[in-house]
Order: sequence, then structure tokens, then C-alpha cells
Amino acid sequence: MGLPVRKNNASIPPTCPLSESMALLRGAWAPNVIWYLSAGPRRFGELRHDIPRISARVLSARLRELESRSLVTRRALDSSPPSAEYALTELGRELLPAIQALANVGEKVMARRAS
Amino acid sequence: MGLPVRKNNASIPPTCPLSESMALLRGAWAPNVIWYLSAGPRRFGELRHDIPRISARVLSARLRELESRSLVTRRALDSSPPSAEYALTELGRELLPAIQALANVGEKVMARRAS
DNA sequence: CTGAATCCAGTCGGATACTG
DNA sequence: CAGTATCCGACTGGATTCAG
Repeated sequence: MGLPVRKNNASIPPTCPLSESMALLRGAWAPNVIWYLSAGPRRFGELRHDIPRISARVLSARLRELESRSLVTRRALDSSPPSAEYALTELGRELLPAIQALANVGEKVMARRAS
Repeated sequence: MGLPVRKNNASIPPTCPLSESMALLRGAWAPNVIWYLSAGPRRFGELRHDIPRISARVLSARLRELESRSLVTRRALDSSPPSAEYALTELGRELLPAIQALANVGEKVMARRAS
């Protein structure tokens, strides 16, 4: 398969496994979204509250992207405050070990800095 | 510690372990650089060759950033083609399990798509 | 509450040319 | 070989506003 030749598209660097998964996690907030969905389905507002300082616009954009990459599913609930519920797909869950590993490193770094 | 209030700085989203490590890996190529350094020290040109389609400018920028974050060390060799050797620090090596996990997912995805 | 639209700034990355 | 300097397009994300 010839590489898709796109100009200025940071999302498709080389064709290697690592870039493959990095492309899935595109956007600074994507990993966080997945992370906060790992415990189970969450609603938009909950996620927004979970993830400190994320703007609605970005959260929405990330969710739509993750949905388009089949990492997340969206289920609209027609309750009477309208709401939507997001959940991880199997593929999304496959990223959890990697994200967990990243979080572990971050924790170490933070702990080290605090001490 | 009050959060540093910066505008439009994608590199410091919230203060959580996950973002901590994502900040270390900032830049689409950073994980690849670390990945290709995992087997041992490499020279600039080698890295450039290892990592398909990375430009010298970006590789240079990534290496300097990774160096400033203490993930990578740079050692100038005054041989007579001048050369430089880059290597992972301990901190850099700590990211390897996470990067490995990401690569594993990418591999799975690629294999699945190929079949 | 959900989430799309607009406006705007900062950053990343590619191409190219050039220095030591 | 190892970088740096420009120029430039693209994308991300923040703030605000608005609609269903």
C-alpha cells in the first residue's frame, strides 16, 4: 500500500506500529478522555467535570474524533435533560494498558518532583 | 501550588499523571525518537535514517526538547566527520514500557487491518 | 445539558537553503 | 555529518456565543 501522501499532516508520520497508536491518541486530551472512560460509561458533563480545565469545544471535538476512530461509542439518551453517554469500545479498551503505563510514569515523575 | 495559568499552551492541560507523561512525549515524533534510541545510543544521521520521513529540522527540535526534559543525552564526538551521539537517560528508559505498550496496540491494529 | 459555530493564538511540522 | 534559519501551511485548543 503506497503511503498516503499528505502534506503537513502531523497525524500520519511514518508507517510503524508506534505511530499507529499515537495517531489514535491524537490531541492532547485524547488519552485523558479514554482514561476517564475506563471506569465505565460517562456523560458529557461528567467527563467535562472529570477532566479539569477542558473546554466543551475540545471535549466535543475529541469525543467525535475518538468515535470516528472507533475508540468510543456515543449513545444519545432522550431523557428530559437531554444527555449523551460515552463508552469505550473494545479497541478503546486495548489502549488502556498503554495509557496506564503512561500514567504510571507520570505518577513517578510527579512524586519525584514533589519530594 | 497554584496551577500555572498560561493561555493557549497545549502542553500543560491538567495536572494529572497522564498529562505529565504526555507532556514528556510532546511532539508527534518524540515517541519514535525514544523508541529508536531504546536499542542503544544513536547518531543524528542514524536516527534520521531510522525514522522514515522525519525532517532534519524536526528531528533536531525533538532531540533538543527531549534533552531539555532530561529524557535524552547528547554527546558531541569530535571525530573528523563531526558527529553526535544521543542516548536515553534513566528517565527516558522509564518511558519504554509505555511506548512498548503503545507499539503493541499499533501492531495489533495494523495486523487486523492487513488481514 | 449537549454541543456546534466563530474567532484567534500558539505550536508543530515540512521544504529548502545554508553554515561549520 | 550535524545542525540552524526562514518561510509557511495545518492543526490544536481556549474563550465566547448560540441553538436544540
